[in-house]
Amino acid sequence: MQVRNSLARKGGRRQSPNPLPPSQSFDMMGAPTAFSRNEEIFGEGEPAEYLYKVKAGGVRTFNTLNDGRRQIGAFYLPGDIFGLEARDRYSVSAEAITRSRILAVKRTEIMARAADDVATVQLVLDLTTKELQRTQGHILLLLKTAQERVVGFLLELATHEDNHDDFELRMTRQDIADYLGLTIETVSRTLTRLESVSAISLPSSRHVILCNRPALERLNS
Amino acid sequence: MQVRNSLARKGGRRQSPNPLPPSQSFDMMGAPTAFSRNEEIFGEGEPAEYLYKVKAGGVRTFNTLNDGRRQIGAFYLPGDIFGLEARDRYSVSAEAITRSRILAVKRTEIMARAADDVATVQLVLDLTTKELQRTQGHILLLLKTAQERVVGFLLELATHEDNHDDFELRMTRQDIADYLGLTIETVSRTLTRLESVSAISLPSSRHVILCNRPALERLNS
DNA sequence: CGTGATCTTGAGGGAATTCAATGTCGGTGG
DNA sequence: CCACCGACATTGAATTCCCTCAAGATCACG
Repeated sequence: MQVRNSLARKGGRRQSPNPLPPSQSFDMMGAPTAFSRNEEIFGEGEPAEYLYKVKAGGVRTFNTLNDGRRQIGAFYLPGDIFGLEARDRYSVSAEAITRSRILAVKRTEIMARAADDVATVQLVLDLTTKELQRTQGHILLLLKTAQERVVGFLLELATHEDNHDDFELRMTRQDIADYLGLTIETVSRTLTRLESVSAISLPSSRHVILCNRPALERLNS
Repeated sequence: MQVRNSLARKGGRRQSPNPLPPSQSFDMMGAPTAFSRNEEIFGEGEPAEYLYKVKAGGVRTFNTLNDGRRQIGAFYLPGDIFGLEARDRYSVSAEAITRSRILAVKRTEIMARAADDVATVQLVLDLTTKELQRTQGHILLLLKTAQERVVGFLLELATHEDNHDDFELRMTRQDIADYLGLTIETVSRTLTRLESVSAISLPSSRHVILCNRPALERLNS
C-alpha cells in the first residue's frame, strides 16, 4: 500500500478570486502542480473535489479489485482531462506514471457555473461523451486475443504521439498488462513476437517503432 | 445479413408542432413504435437521428467486429434510454431482443433545445454519465473468470427485475455470451455448474431463480 | 560495482474455446 | 393429435491460448 497523498491534502488549488467568464476553457485556471512518478493524485472513494488536466507527463486511473488485481481504466497524456465523476466521490484512483505537471479545477466551481451556463454544461457533456467513447473502445479491446490487444494498444498510443510511428512508452509492462487485462509475461512475449515478424522494432524496452503499419492494422483483428 | 429496417425508414416520429417546454422528460413525446424480435432499430454507421426509450420489451446494442464476432455493449430494459452518441452517426447497432415498444425522440430537437436550455443539457449529461458508469462496470466484468462474469451478469439483471430473485431471461445464450465475451458453451456450462452447487435454479433454460444470494455474492469475485 | 526494479524467456498447467453430437422446446402442417 | 422441423441449449472430448511459476537478463542508480 502506498502513501496516499492527494492534491487536496497537498494544499489544493487556489480558488480564482472572481468567477471566470462562461465557456472558458480550463487552461488558464491556476498553476499546475507537480507530481512525481507513482505519486497518487486521488484515491478511489475520496470526495471528488477536482477535475484535472494533464499539462506534462502522464496519469493512470485504476480500480483495485478485491482479489488484489488492478485494472487500469485509462492513461491520460498531456492535454487530456480526467477526474470526471458521476457521483461526489471518485470511482477510481489516479497516479502519475511519470513526473508530471497537472492542473486542477474545483468541481464545485464548474458545477456551479454549469447550473446556469449552457456552454459550461456543454463542455462537461463533451468531455463525458469523449470518455464514454474511450471506454467503449476499451471494451472492444478486451474481447480480442492478446496479440490484438497489444497491437490495438500500440496503435492507440501512436495516435497520441507527435511522431506517429516512433515513440517512448511512458508506462511499465505491468501498467500495459493491467490496462489490457493480460499478464506482463504475455505482454512481453507478444511484443517480442511482433518484433520477430518485423511489425515493430524495440531498440530498447520502452522505445517502440512501428515499422510495418499495414501488418499491424492487419493483426488488429 | 438481416433486412435493415430503422425507425427512420419506417416513417419516423411526428415532430411536435411546438417545441416542448424546457427540462421536460422524454416520456410524453409521441407514441411508441412496435418492433418485433430481432428487428433492427438502427445500424452502426447510420446518421444518429433519434434518441430512444424502451417502453416495453428489450434492446441490445452491439458492434460487429470485422472477423464476424459480435460484441454486445448493453441490454436496455423498460425505462432505459439508448442511442446516445458522441458524433452524428451511431457507433453501434441496436436490435429488439423481444417484441418491444420503443419511443423515439429527434436528436436535433433535443440538441437545439440544449443549445440554450441548461436543464436539457443537464439531462443529457446525466444520461451520458450513467452510460459511462455502466460501461466502466462492463469493463470490470470482462476481466473476471467465466464464472464471475456469469454471476455478475445475473446479479446485475436481478436489480432490474421486479422480483429480484426469480425472473425470465429475455435474451438467448448467444446474447449473453456476446455480452460477457464468452462462448455459448461456456455460458451454458457455467449456468449448469451454478445450478449443481445450488446457487441458482433453472426450471427452464430461460427461467432463473437465484436461490442462494450469499453464495452468488461470494462467487462474484 | 552491487542492488533492486523491470523485463525477457522457458516449461508446465489450467481455463475457456473449438469441434462435434445430442437434447429440448415451440411452432407448423399433414 | 402428433410428427417433423428449425432454433436454441446442453454436454463431451480435444485443443489452444494464456497464466503461473521459475530462472535469467537488462537497466537505472547509488
